[in-house]
Amino acid sequence: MIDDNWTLNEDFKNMRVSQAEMDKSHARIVEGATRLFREKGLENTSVADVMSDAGLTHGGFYRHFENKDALVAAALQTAFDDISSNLESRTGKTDPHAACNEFHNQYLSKRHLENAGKGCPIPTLAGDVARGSTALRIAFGAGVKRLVTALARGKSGSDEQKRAAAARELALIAGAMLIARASDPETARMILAACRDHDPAV
Amino acid sequence: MIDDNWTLNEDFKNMRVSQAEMDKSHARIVEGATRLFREKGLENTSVADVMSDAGLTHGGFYRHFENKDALVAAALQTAFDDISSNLESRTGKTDPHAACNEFHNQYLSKRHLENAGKGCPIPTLAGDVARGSTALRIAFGAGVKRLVTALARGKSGSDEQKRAAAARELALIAGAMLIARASDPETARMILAACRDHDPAV
DNA sequence: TGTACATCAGTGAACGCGCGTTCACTGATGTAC
DNA sequence: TGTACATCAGTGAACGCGCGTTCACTGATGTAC
Repeated sequence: MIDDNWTLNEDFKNMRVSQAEMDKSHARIVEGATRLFREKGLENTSVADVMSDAGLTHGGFYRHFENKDALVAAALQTAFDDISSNLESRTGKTDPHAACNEFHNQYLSKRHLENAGKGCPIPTLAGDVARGSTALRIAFGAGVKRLVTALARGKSGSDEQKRAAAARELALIAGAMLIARASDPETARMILAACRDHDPAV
Repeated sequence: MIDDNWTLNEDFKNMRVSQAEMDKSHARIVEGATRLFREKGLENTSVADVMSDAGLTHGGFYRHFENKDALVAAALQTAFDDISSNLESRTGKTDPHAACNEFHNQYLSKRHLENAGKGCPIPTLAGDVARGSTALRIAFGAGVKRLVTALARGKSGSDEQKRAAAARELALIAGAMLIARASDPETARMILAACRDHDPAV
């Protein structure tokens, strides 16, 4: 009667865990950080918060990352990977223009407004990243470029025109969500409604 | 040989200052906070930082504000007042459409990019405000509405269309500056250039 | 395959530090007479 | 206008707290034979 689920760290305390177990811990740490950083911000999320969320204690953190900044970089990468691959798989399946419009409207939805922890890292983390390390801004810029490239598939014109239109669309939707989350509910609805269902020329 | 400038608190230590002097201190505290909060963020700016910037020591802060959150609210109000009255005086003088275009391009300038402390509070403070108190979000929403109203003067169509177009323009420029500040210089330039010199339909 | 042992993932106490806030104190200000 | 005194703006030490990070320790893991 061996239960394979015991590996989901039950009540063992001070023992070395297997490599596979450590990999799972690592994944839980990054996943939790990716959500918590977006929900509460970089400064308001402590290493202890992240480790506790992963079912571990704070001391073990430094077996996984050199310091908090390295975790931030990993979380930022993961958040951009998630949203980019989502968008890329959409534009790969159906008409890119329609796929981007759908993405645009879902981005500006009440669901996204209320679930910052699962959403785009731009409105939630850009402010903190702007005041962070150069390495963080390089990673952020790379994520932005990947999103612009994916969004450009739904635009028309020359490649340069497509990228410029995509950059404008990203600025518009990220700015709208940023403002909506920082405002009272009525103002939030007004901003989101004005930016939804609107792509001509953007 | 009485020097009136001695009132600019020289080296007096533990003495009560006049009402006029206290009003000046209050103004210096709010002005400094308005700049420091935008430069370093709400969490990274301490009460001691603000008081030191105003040429005072941290202990005296509580003669001016009940707590740090009250200072944040005052600073937010001041920052929105500054940018709104600037925009309003522009649209009041010349052709509102041209004034808004000029505002649009100055907003997306290198100068604004590099001077977050003197710039629009949306890219710098919205992320922190989104995680802050309800009172802060109400003040933020009011500031946003005032900016939208001012920007709407440069749009055409029905009042509702004008406000919607203004809301889109604000989301676009605030989002562009937010992304630019969080990115590497090359990506920053790309985003700002794509959003500059572009208003048709927005 | 079995044994002996070095490795190291995770624990929890401890560290130095900066934060928001409080407080006793000082002495010029502002007011009541 | 002059005097006596209560008020209070500003100072700087002190508080409790949470932070990022370090460290001695435990005992299963993984490896060398």
